[in-house]
Amino acid sequence: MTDTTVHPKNTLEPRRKPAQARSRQRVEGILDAVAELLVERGFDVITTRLMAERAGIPVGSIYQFFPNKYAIFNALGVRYLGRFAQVYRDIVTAEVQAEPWDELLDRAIDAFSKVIYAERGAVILWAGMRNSPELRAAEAQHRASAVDYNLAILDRVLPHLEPDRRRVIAWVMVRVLDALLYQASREEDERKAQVIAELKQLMKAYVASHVQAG
Amino acid sequence: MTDTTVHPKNTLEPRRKPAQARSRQRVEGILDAVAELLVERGFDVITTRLMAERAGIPVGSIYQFFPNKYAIFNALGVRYLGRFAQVYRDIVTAEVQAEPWDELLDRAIDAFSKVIYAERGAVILWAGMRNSPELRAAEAQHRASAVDYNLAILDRVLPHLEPDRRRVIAWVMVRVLDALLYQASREEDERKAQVIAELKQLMKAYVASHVQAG
Amino acid sequence: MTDTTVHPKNTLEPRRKPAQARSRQRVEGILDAVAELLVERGFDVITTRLMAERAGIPVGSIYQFFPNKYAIFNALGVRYLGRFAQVYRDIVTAEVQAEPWDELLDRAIDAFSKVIYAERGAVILWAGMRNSPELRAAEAQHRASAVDYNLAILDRVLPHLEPDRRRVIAWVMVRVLDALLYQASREEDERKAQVIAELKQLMKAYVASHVQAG
Amino acid sequence: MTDTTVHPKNTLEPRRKPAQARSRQRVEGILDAVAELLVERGFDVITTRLMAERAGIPVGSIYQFFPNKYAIFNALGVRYLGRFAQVYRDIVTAEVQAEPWDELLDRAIDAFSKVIYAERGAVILWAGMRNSPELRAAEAQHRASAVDYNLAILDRVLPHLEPDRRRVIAWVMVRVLDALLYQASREEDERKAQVIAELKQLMKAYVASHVQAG
DNA sequence: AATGAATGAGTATTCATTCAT
DNA sequence: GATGAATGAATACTCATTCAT
Repeated sequence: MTDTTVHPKNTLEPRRKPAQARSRQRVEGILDAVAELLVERGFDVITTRLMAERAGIPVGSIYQFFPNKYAIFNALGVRYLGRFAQVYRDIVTAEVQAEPWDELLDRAIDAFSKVIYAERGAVILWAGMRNSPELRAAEAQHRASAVDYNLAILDRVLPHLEPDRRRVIAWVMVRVLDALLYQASREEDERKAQVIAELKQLMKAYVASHVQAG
Repeated sequence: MTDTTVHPKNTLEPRRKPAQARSRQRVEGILDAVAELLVERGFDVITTRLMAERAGIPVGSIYQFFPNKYAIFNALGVRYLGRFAQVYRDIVTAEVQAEPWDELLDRAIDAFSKVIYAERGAVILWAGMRNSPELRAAEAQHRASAVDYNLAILDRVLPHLEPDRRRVIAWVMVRVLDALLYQASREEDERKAQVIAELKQLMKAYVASHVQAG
Repeated sequence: MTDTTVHPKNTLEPRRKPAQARSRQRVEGILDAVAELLVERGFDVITTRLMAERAGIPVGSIYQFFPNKYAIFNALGVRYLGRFAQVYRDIVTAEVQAEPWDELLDRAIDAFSKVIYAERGAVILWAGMRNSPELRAAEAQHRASAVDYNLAILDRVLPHLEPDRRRVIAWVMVRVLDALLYQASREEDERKAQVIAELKQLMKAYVASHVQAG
Repeated sequence: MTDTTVHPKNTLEPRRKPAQARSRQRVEGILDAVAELLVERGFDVITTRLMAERAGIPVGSIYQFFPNKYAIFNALGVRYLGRFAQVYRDIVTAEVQAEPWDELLDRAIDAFSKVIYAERGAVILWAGMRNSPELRAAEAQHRASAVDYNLAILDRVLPHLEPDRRRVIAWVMVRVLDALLYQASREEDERKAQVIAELKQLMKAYVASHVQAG
């Protein structure tokens, strides 16, 4: 007899899956707006009113798709995650199974950087989520996903290590990648290239130290 | 004649150097309070009223020493920076000039970690500053200082490299250190130890790759 | 020729009498839903969306039968009023014309209580209406109707009094009944019985004082 | 080490007792404003903005004295309660211990009515509180206080009854008084007088029925 | 006729900073 | 100098009603 239709207010899940093209477009529009604002203004400064204005819709409409402000950020994070998932899939499913691991790593870092530079809001978003009590757990999940993707690569490169050990290494790599690309994504191109080069050297040196140790 | 220069409201600089012991004590009390609150509550949630209450002083008094809320965070960052400076000085000025570079690196990482774990507010503060438009620039400066300290070590370890190159490497190292220790500082001891171990392996592998390349 | 008169938006009257069985069913469904929600959630907290969801119809449909939210509450009040009318009719039209007045009063109170306990939304609704500027007048009308029903009884019991005087007495009785049963309807059975007993004693003492005075 | 100074947000208690004359005046001003608005507009329609405007202060100031909107209503209820307490004290402490009980009752009803008519917001407030989930419990407490005052009278009039029984009777009397005076307080003077007269007759008949029964 | 997404004014509450005492 | 009450713009979120489909 109690009402189960009411959507819980505290969840980060979307209120309803937008089925119609028009709705899907609106949701994407909101996420696009937030992505822009993250780069232009920064995480802390984004208000629901700002989101709506930038997306060109009334505030009320936001709440038809999302139960609260945090769910919007979460949804954007999930969208970013999808982009990265695609990249990882492309890298791993490549038929080049025989490829040397260091070249694989180079390719992965290049592909990854490309996404980070294309989606400049991503690192800003995740940094903001890490700072927000309401979103900290969600950020951890997103990061865990990234670690999983990374593991798919490490499994091939460091097959001789314990799975647990590999997971720690994957975790370290994800953090390092994210940290170095965070600021790099805001710098000029020359500096960016420098950072990427160092990143590759660092990653390869690190992985190599585990390859040899095995 | 008293100082009648109007203090700019937007600066992050303290309003005046507290000369008297009582004042200095008050300023330190404020920073202590903020440090506690960062760990207990998080950056976003700290209000000036909360700071004052925790410090046991009236809100108004805060504004005798600081022109605005951001200047307080900045001052705490500077204080943290001083702690790290001391650590670096201890490491570098040690008479152990002949020490092998990998042992030096281990020592540095251990010492650095100790400070991070002792001053648990530091990484939280800098992460928060990075997210705040008003404090982003200040955080960059603090980071630049950390890079400078790090350079003092690298100068000895990688003397054959161009200064600019060394600076990039130092920058990378600082970012990596901070990123890995940020979350680690919130984990249990076993995990902490794991991360420190990986951090050392990563750092040494990375620096070694530059030593050999030289 | 179809009815093209514009329906006033501010009225509490239904938009149209539902002629078809399906429509009548829908209207009843809405009122049932509101009755449930009054008990479960309370007057203040009921929204049109909630009504529609509970009734299993789209919000828009509500506005085919009612011009606004208040008209729905009003309609439910009218429906409750019908229930009470029936009870009064049963009591008064009973062939037991010779019944002593105090027994008649006992019967009336028992019957009345039964309805109040069966339709637990009624007192909640009227209390809510009294608090709402838009519905205050409607509540007064409903109450006036209740007074009219009551008068039918008093006419027989206190025939010697002026009609105006009887009306005041009936008004007093209705208020007292409602007031005592409002909270009682939310209490446990033992307490309910106590209140009913006191109610009867009070009512009979009051009416008796008028009988003797006459 | 946790902060105990922070005032809980959900309590109905005032945030701080206004010690200085100026503050006390402000708090009284807020309560006066709400009392006026209750009569002019009704309970449901009062917003914090409206309160502040009527009191001639900024919204923020309200929150220096009260943790939330409900605490304001509660405080006003307590203030009203104080007025009634005074009246009861005057009645009971009168040296006229030998006064016949029916005259005592008349005096009590007269005095009580006077307060209700002077403080026309009181019954409106309590009716509103009864409808509000957040204030229902507080209203019950206020009512319990009123019952206690009433008991002091009944103890003298019906000493032969069980205390529990007396409490039920007192409860009934309070409800009846409140119910009859609620609407009466909004009517013209002639009608008011009529209601008071009936109220006295009803009360005396009711109490008498208990006196004789004993 | 039937639908339910769209609207945007309106709600309670917070908080950095000031300034009269 | 020291205090802490005063300020009011700004925040996330709701909801009765409409109207394009």
